[in-house]
Amino acid sequence: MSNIREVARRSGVSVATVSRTLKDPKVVSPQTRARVLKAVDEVGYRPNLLARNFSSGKSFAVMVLVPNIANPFFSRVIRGIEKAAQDQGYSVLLGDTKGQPANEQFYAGMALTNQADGLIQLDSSYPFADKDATLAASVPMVNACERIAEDDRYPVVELDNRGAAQAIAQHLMELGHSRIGVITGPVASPIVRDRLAGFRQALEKRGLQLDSERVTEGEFTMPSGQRGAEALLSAAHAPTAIFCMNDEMAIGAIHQAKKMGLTVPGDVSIAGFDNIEFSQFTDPPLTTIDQPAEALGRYAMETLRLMIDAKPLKSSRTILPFNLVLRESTGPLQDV
Amino acid sequence: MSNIREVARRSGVSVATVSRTLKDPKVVSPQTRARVLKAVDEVGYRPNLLARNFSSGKSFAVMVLVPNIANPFFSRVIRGIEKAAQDQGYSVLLGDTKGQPANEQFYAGMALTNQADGLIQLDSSYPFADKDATLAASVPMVNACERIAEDDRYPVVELDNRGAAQAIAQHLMELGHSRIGVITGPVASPIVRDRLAGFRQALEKRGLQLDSERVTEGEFTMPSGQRGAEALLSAAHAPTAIFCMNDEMAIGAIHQAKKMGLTVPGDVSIAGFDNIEFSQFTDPPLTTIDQPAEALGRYAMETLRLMIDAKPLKSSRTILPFNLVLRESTGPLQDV
DNA sequence: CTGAAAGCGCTAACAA
DNA sequence: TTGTTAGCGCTTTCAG
Repeated sequence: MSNIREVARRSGVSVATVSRTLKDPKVVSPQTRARVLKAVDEVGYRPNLLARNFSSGKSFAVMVLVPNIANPFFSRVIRGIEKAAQDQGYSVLLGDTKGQPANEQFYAGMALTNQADGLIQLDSSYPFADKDATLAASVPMVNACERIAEDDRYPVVELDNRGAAQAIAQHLMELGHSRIGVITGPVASPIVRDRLAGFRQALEKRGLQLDSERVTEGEFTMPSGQRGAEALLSAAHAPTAIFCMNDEMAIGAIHQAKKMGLTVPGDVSIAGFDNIEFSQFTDPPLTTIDQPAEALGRYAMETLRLMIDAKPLKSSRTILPFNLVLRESTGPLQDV
Repeated sequence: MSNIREVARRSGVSVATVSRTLKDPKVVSPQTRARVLKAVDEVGYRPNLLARNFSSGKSFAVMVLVPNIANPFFSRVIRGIEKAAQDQGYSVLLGDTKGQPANEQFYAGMALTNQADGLIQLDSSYPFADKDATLAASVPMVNACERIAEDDRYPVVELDNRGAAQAIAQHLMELGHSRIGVITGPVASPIVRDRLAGFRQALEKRGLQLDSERVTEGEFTMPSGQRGAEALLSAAHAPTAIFCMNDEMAIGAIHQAKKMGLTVPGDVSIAGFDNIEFSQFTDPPLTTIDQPAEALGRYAMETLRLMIDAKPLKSSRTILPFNLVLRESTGPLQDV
């Protein structure tokens, strides 16, 4: 592995000049530049970025904490993060936490040892260990898709979750439904509460109540959606429509409804959230909320970059718009 | 940010002793150790791993090149990589290449600037730019799930693809099918050729031919599976069973079959490959090949680690077993 | 426009 | 067991 000294020797200049040629070519004379570049070429020199980063005191890497990398929605967010990171000369370290504090603390801790310049947290928990809280205070972090519960120190990039849930509720009511069930995500999550609040509000605006017996908690997974649907649909006065707070749970719910001999949307309408690619291929295709996942990731990275560079943020909260996607999993209330 | 010097000063020892206390506590006396640890605690010292890595000449990071992070199969492989990496004190850099050479070259190039100590390539292409080939020769790399076409310089961790395709073929033949179609992945991929060869071999062993008109190329995506099925099923003498080389294409194929008014598996049996979680929730649930995805990732990381440490490999090829998962998307040939 | 030299924080060889 | 010191490869300040 060749180093800057070798290039310097070979081109008869100092290491400083080689460094300058590579970082800021226009400050060296054309002749020198040519000589240096020739030498670079001859020895196949690549700067050791480990040294450069060390020297600059930055890693030029960001750590992304993702609760579940197998969720295709997060994949899209990560894509957006990566694209923006690449544009800005940053690399992306992946931390699949499975929602477990131990993993979060491990990966978040990497920012305390200069392995990452900042964090993007896609979950709703404060990722640092309590004992690290003091040190962590100076670590740039942004929350994307989620919000850290009861902690407004960090900027947030999120969807208009409340509005999206309202849109779903309105859509279902317009179809004539009034007995509506909800399969939520973990209720500890602020966005779950946002969605629930928006949904409830929309119902109440039309004089309907969201019966608490028709609200069941899921885990954003297909099996939990299946279990939730089973609970809701086997009750007396079962709902004629179910709003699932992500597509995976909706897929589980459709599966369960069919298993119970019900038709979708004939007997029960089912709506999801996220618009993952699979939602187009379910039977029936899923009515859902499209989230601008890549944009969420991109804004998160751009915001984080500003924080890393200690530049002022335009706003500590970026709210992106949703889009209601109507497909065939929701339909008019059937006469009984 | 405190540094090792500050801790040294505070505890009245040299920086070397602080360093030793942290890396190899048993070589310092208990009293000294206690003093040092106390100081570490007081100033909230965390070693700057950027400096440590630089000093050691290694980044302790590996770059994972993944063609499509939205594919849940790869998510599981990445999980396995990450787990193993964490165990070994490595971090994981993510490079979502979308199968594009420019992206591969960009991310692979990070190993040439010491940002990664090695590469795990999940696609079938040689990821470096031609001009980097010489330098790249010394970069540790392992191929997982795929093989780099016509390049046996790198160790491989893969499935018994040939055997798996044979198992699918046998299963379909046992159900009475003889007009069998295949939706492949990109034919440039060696594993696609393996699967095709295995499949063909199994048919021929029973005196059946794999009609080339019943083989169509997909891209491992749901839309391409849908297109493939449309082509196969609208032909005269349409196949009564279709083997799709991944689950996503199978999901697209089921979608298309239903769209054409066909029942699955009544009119056409459809089998997938990978056993992604969604394959349990399709209607009907998918017969498929279970790949030990996490294990593939883990072995890849462990192999890469050996290469990074310049230790001998037990074998340049690790082949993991598959498991045929029978569900309801395949069924007996119906009388016509 | 270019060079000399200090220094980033840590490790490790060598001495004591 | 501990301290001194020389780097690791690069950037950057300060002179020239």
